[in-house]
Formats: sequence, structure tokens, C-alpha cells
Amino acid sequence: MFRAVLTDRLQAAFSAAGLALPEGFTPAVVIASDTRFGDYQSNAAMVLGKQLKANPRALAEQIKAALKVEDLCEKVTVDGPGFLNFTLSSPALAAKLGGIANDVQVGVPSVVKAKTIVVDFSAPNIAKPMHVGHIRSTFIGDSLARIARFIGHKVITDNHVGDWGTQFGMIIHGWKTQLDQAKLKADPIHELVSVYKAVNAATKADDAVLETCKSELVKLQQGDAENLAIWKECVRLTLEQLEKVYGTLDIKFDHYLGESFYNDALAPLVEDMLAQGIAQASEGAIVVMTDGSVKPEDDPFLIKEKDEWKAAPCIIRKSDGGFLYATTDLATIDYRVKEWQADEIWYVVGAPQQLHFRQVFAAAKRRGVTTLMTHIAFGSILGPDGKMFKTRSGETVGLLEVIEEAIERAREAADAKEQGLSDAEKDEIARVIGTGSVKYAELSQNRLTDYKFSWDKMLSLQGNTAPYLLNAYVRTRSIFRKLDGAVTLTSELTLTDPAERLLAIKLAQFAETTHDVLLDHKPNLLANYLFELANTYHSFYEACPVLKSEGTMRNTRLTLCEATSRVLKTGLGLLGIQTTERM
RNA sequence: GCACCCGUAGCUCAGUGGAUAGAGCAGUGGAUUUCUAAUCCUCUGGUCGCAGGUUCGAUCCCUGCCGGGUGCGCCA
Repeated sequence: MFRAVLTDRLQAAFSAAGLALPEGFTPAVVIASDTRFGDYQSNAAMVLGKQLKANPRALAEQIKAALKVEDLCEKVTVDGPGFLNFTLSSPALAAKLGGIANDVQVGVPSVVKAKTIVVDFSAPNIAKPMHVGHIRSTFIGDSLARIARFIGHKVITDNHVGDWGTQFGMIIHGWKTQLDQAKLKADPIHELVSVYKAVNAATKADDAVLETCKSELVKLQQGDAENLAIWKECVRLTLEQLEKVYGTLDIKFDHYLGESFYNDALAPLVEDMLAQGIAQASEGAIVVMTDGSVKPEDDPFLIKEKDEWKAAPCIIRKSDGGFLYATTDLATIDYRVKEWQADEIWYVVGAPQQLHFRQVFAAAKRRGVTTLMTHIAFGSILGPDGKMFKTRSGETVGLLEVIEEAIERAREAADAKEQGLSDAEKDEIARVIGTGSVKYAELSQNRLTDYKFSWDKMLSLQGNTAPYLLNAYVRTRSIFRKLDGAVTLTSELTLTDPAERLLAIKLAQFAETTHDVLLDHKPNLLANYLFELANTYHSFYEACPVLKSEGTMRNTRLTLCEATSRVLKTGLGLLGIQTTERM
């Protein structure tokens, strides 16, 4: 990575110039914000100037004089208030380019210390269809898992499905009293949902129904054979459907350890926490309270009310003896730490659950868990009114519905092109473009901001969209299809045209971008980068004929195409987006 | 009441303690008998919610306010 190498050189220059660096100071080199000045830049002289009370420009000149970068840069300049600007040399860029075009890791170095990372994402509920609300967790989680794995971590993906809970009282009651077997066979989830909705409505009208549901739930929890069988069938039917959706989306999990998996661990866990004094009885329930180890404003177990800090406990056992979300999460952490030796656990779950995770993480730490637990939060998907989509009010849009519509629109566009592709080929192209469009629409956004759900944005085929990126890839493949015979991409390369140079620099930045994504768990950095790369390639493509050129120029351009092709395929793959050879 | 997230172009959204704040859509005017136009190139469009503060430098950090969203003991 140029950025890392230049940082090292800068560090060396400080020593060579005899500059005493203040404690904790490391020079920062970044990709240039304005390409007129260079390819990379550093503000180290300005930061240092402040701390050493020295003139930043003079300091920059002093550093520049001590800098040894002849093998990398054709030019280093001091500009403005004291910026050091680096312009890469053509040979250095060409060498890097050859590396990208011939390397399976496309020039992205692996991490020095590989960690075991458990990624918890998607987590749909049994007997409920996935809706647009699941888009964020599913796509962000899948992408982060792919990226972490790509740069060398050991990644374990776990779909913590909601297969246990109070809703099963209603579903079992409905199953017994009003299930339509024919409809169940035709569309299991749809039938389960309508049964659930009907019973849910009935409970609101009639308390007796509610009581029946509660007793069905208790029977299930006590291991009643009939109810257990119904529950298992619900889980089986739902998972079967989920697998189909995940298959269409090209998403795989290493494990499907749902909430029910941890049932037997809950009672002992609560007992253990009581015994250790981490949990206590309160108003009939068992809760975790503050231990006063942190400042009140940082304590997840305290809340301020009228200038007084009041308890905001985390309940792990209800007064009726039942267990909760937090209890299951604590048991899940135990399992992941013990069985998988997780160094880190990433929870890709919506921002509204921030308090829950702060409490759970704090409770786990008190139990001696040292694993780094991170809540990778994301904003809500809003309806047209700017308010959250509500799951239960029926206002939401089904995930499958969105995907199918996207595939259909992509298919229409493919049909309009007339390039002699078979129906099967067009179907596959439409699937890749349709699912890619929905994924890209999600992943190109900052995960923390709320956004309004928009069919047009999800399904658009122009502009900053998956088809735009895929088209750039298709253009690279088209060139190699037309090429006669094998090419060697190892001969001499020379970058002459400005468009060639811009593309080469962009390609070199893939490594930096990929690593940066994991600093803040933000896949949109990669999405934005790939859009810029595609844009740069499209411009290059218009400006620089490849097959019609000759000699070194032709070889250079072919190498640029091959490198672009690999970076796009790899980069899109890291977003969970597949590619096609034609479109 | 308290806490967290958000407020950037007509719309939807990027962005960073640095140099003249970007993109897509919409609007405008061009480019192709194509290495695939699902493309490229022009132009138009901004008091980065408001007010202070810190800094050589603030859209970014701090404080206060205004506006929107979310969460806060027995759902998950």
C-alpha cells in the first residue's frame, strides 16, 4: 500500500532530519483530497509545527530534504500552509499495476494478527416473512463478514434466528384451531402469518383467547410433545423458505443457532449470576444493576430523572420465572467465547437497541468476558411519512417482494438489448443485477443514517447503482473476449495518457479502502470507492482504445483492464454482489 | 424528564480538523455507423439547521438553542 510505505518513509525522514517527535505523534499520509496537488498528502508538518512552535512551511521543507522517496515519487512539493504533496512516479505505479493484475488478493495485504470474529446478523423471526427492515442487517453483516475474511481473519457467521418466544403461544393456538393445510403447503410462511395475525386480533377482543395462548406457550416451554412438534414444524418450514431467499441473495451462514438453542443454559446462567452477586432480586424479577464502576453518565444501568440518578436495570428473569432477550444474549456470548474462542463478536443490529447492548456487554464483562463485543448499529428504514416502518401494522414491504421486482426490472432491461442471449442466460443476468441493485442501494449509504425507503432508488438502473458498476466490469470482459490468443501481462508497462494514470492510481487505492472499511465497519466506503473506480474506468474506456492500440501501450491498457476487472469483481464480491460476463 | 442518532444543492444522499464542500436523480447542451450508450463530456444549482467557543485552520471538535427520529422494568 502506497499510503503505508509513504508513512514509513516520512517517519524515517523525521529521524534523518533530527527532529524530536512529541509523545504519541505519528505522521499521517492520506490519499490527496485534491488531485491537482498530488496523489498523496501529509499535514504532518502543520501538526508538528503547532506542537514544536515552529514555522510549518520551513519544517515541511526540512522534512522534504530528508525524505528518500525517489523510487516511488516523481515529485514532492510543499504547498499552502505546509502540506507535503506526493506525486507517484510512472514506473512505481506501473509496477503496482502489474502486481494487482497478477495477484489473487489483487494487491490487498492480509492483517498481521488474524482474529476469530463472530458476526451476528440477519436474525429473522420464525413464522414471519423477512421485510425491508431485514435488508440492513443482512447486507451489512454479510459484507463485513466477507471483508474481514478476505483480509485474513477467521470469520464465523451465525444467524441468531428468533425461533423462541411469546409469539409461539399464539401460533400454536392458531395452528390447532384454524390452520388451512392446503394453504400451508402452498405458502407456509404466508399461512403462518395470517394465522398469527388472526389470533393476535382475537386476543385483543377476547381475554379468554389470550389466556389460552399463554397456556399453550407454557406447555411448549415445559416440553409438551404435541406443542413441541408443532413448534419444530414451524421452524423447519420457515427455515426452508429462508434458505431459498438466502440462496437467491447468495448469502451463507456457518451456523443457525437460534434462541431456542440456548434454552437449557438460561436457568443456570441466572443462578450463576446471582451466586456471583452480579444479579439481584428486584420487584420479583432478577435484574442486573449498576456496580458503580463507571461515571453515572456512562453507566448503562442508570438514568437521570429530575436531577437524580435512578436505576435502569437489565432484567434477566421475569417475576413469573420466564427469561428474556438479554438472558439469551448472555448465554450466547458464553457459547461463542467458550466454543469458538471468539476474539471479537460483531452485532449487526439496529440503532434502537443500543441501550440493550450496552447493558448486555457490561453484564458480560462483569462475568469475566474479555472478548471485544461491538454493536454495529444502523439507522432505520423509514416509510414515505418519514417514520419507521412498523412490522405489525402491515405497513412494511416484504423483502422478497423488493427482490422480485428488482429482478423483473433488470430482466426487462436485458430483454430490450437484443444481443442473442438465451432465456436462461438472461434470467441469471437479471438475478445478479436485480439482487445487486438492492444490495448496492443499501451498502452505498452510511449505515448510521436513517433513510426513506424508495422503490426508485432500490431499482434504478442508471447513475450510482449496481448496474453502473457491473457495466464497467462487463466492458472489461468484452475486451478480453474479443482478444485473439493468450496475453502476457508481464512485459514493460508505460503510463502515458492522463486517463491511464488516473485509473492506475484509483486501482492502487483498493487496498487502502478495503482495510479502512473495517476501522468503522462501514461498507459504504468500499461502495463509494468502487463507484469512483467504475467512473474512472468508463472515462478511460471512452478516451483510450485498447484493442486498436499497439505495443507497450496496448499491453499497458490491457493490464489496466485486467486489473480493473479483478478489482471490480473482488470488490463487488466483498459487498456480496456477484458479476456477469455480459449484460 | 434523561440518553442516543440525525439536520449538507429542488429531491435522495456522500464527505473530512485542512487547500475552491461532492455525487446521483431532476433540469441544460453536446458525443456513437461502439473494444456493449445500463456509457462519456458541458452547464445550472449550497448561509453545510441557528448562535457562541476551541484552533494557524471548523461543515467536522465543545456548549447552548431549534427541528426530526429512536430508546428508557418484566416483548424480541
